[in-house]
Amino acid sequence: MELDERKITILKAIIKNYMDTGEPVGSRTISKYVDNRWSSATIRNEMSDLEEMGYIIQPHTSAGRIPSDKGYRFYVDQITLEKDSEAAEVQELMIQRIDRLESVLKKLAKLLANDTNYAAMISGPRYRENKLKFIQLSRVDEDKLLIVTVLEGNLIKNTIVHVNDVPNDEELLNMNILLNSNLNGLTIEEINLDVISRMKQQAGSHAEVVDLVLEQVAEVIRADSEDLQIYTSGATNIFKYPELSDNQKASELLQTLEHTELLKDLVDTGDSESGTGIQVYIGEESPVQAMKDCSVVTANYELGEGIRGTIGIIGPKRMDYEKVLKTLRTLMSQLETAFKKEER
Amino acid sequence: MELDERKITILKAIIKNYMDTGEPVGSRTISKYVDNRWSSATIRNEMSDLEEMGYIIQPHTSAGRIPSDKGYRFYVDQITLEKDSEAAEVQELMIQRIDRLESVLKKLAKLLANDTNYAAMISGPRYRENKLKFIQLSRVDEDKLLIVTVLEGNLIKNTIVHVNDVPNDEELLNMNILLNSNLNGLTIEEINLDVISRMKQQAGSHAEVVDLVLEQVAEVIRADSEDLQIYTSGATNIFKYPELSDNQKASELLQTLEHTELLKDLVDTGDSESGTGIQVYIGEESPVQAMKDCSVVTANYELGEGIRGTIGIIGPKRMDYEKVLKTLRTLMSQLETAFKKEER
DNA sequence: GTTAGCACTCATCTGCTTCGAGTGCTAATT
DNA sequence: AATTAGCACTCGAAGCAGATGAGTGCTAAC
Repeated sequence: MELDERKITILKAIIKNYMDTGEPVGSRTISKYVDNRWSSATIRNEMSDLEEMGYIIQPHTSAGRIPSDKGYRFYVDQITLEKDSEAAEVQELMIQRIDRLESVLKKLAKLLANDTNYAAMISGPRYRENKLKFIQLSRVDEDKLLIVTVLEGNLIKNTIVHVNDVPNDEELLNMNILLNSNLNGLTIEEINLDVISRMKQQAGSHAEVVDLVLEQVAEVIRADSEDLQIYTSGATNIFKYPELSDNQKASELLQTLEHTELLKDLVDTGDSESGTGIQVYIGEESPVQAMKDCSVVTANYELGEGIRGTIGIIGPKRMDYEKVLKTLRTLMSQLETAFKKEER
Repeated sequence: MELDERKITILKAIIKNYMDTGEPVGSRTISKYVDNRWSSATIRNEMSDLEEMGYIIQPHTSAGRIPSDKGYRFYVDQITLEKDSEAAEVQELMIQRIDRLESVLKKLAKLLANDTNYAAMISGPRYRENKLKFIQLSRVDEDKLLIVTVLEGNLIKNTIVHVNDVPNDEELLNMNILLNSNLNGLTIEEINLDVISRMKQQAGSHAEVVDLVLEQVAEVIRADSEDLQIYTSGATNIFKYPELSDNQKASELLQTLEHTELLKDLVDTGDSESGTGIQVYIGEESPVQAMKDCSVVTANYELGEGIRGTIGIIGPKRMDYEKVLKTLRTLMSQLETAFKKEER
């Protein structure tokens, strides 16, 4: 059988209606929806066909039809063709000082969730390679050193360590120079025993401090590349959709959203070649089991210097794909331009 | 009427039983629970009295009794008298390097939630006064400066700013000295126009940079004292308690836990004289409206240098107060000793 | 090819009944 | 006088029967 013009119209009408109401939609409703262009009987015949073809489903005999995963898939594929974008309040947010990317991401997630009425998730930036850019030691107390580590992409980490043998100001200056000249531009893998022993030699009396510092720096870089930060927001929006908010499902879904490690399958791990594309997972297509009754739309952002991450929207299958896709597309482009501007 | 020995025994029995089952408890159950020391009829009479006195409630005629807020309150007041403590896995967590207090707090919240099966919240540390301890400027790119600001209590903030007129290394060194000698130990209120103009004068050619830096520092301190960080964990634990997990209540409660700004009434704002005490809010006693069907136990921690915050447990009214109180007490003491050790 | 009409299906709603846990009261017992 | 046994009573929960109605599939007429 072929998906002719009329079948498409009807299919779209079913999906749109179901999106609004969340209730199975019947033939008469559709008939009215298309201004009685066809009678309910005709619609019924077509619906029968559409069901046979797998685009729609009857939850039970004598109920209306709801779109199947395949039906949604068709719908999404359709609207993915059209493109357009418009400015949003995001712009304003981005203008705010980007001091800590983290807090911006949290705010973005909140904004997204608010805007769409679905749940939003954002993964913190991942780096392809963690290169050291800059290290700075300072004394903050009589017996404590502050280590500031700046990684490629201006990711800053601080550590405070306690040392017994405190260098004086001049020694500190020398150590800073030593550290930076030896380590700049190296990845963690490149800091091997060779480099370390060479540095220790040059450090002279304060070899112990150098050791401590290196250990901390290694720790910082490792910690950063290990724990993937994922922020979620608007999780409770799912209560707005009855088909998701029965106790069993809501509990499962919220639990998944709370334990962000379960979401890692959704985010761009940096291995794939997916680029800045947008993915739509409908129902069972989702890599996360708990979301088999939802749809998930994810977009990967990339901000230069190999910094990349993922933004995602989690909602009911009947989510407003058109709006979500548009929002994500806009967001992506604004995020990228705003960041470029900041980078200058 | 007087709360005699027997009434107390029965009241405790009712509360204990209700804690286990979550179901209203009847007279026969209690009779069996006390090894038939009294018959169900006697219990019924006593229960009737207890109800009249307001300690227990009948959800509907011919149902068993459940404790009222007043009943719980009595129970909590009782066990608050007994004290003891024991080591826990917390110790192990604390041994981990406390590099960023933030991440430790998050982990603690998770641990607490896991351990108790209730929802946990932890407020990030607040400072009575935000005093500047240390400022450091470094060049990280051709046209970008990194400002590291260390506040009293070793709270570290980073900012990266773009400058047109980049100082060279020597100038930077001088500026660092200038900044630190002028600003150390000052609170934000104390950095007035007088101080600023004096510094600008001394800065000479790079007055513009000094201005920029000061602006950023002010921003950092302001931001820190404004947005109170609150972390929650185990919010979905509430699904384990049927009396909280009907759609209406669960939604409301989870929403409150998600929008942490709604929790600020629960945390120690630093104004009160409450010290490190433990508060128990039962039902309507809670300052947060959405938690009128829960109980909330909060404890304030204080880590020296005026750093303080709050840890809280949110669960059903029938929560295991004994365990929760013990856990919180242990945690408090460990947090404080561990931090002191770290401070050295 | 389209549509009107009709018999049929089935989830949902409503009211009714049954069941049983639990109570309060009274009278008997200790 | 305090305790207990016994019994009538209450009321929510669970189960069932019928009514309702939205929606279908099929057939016959247009």
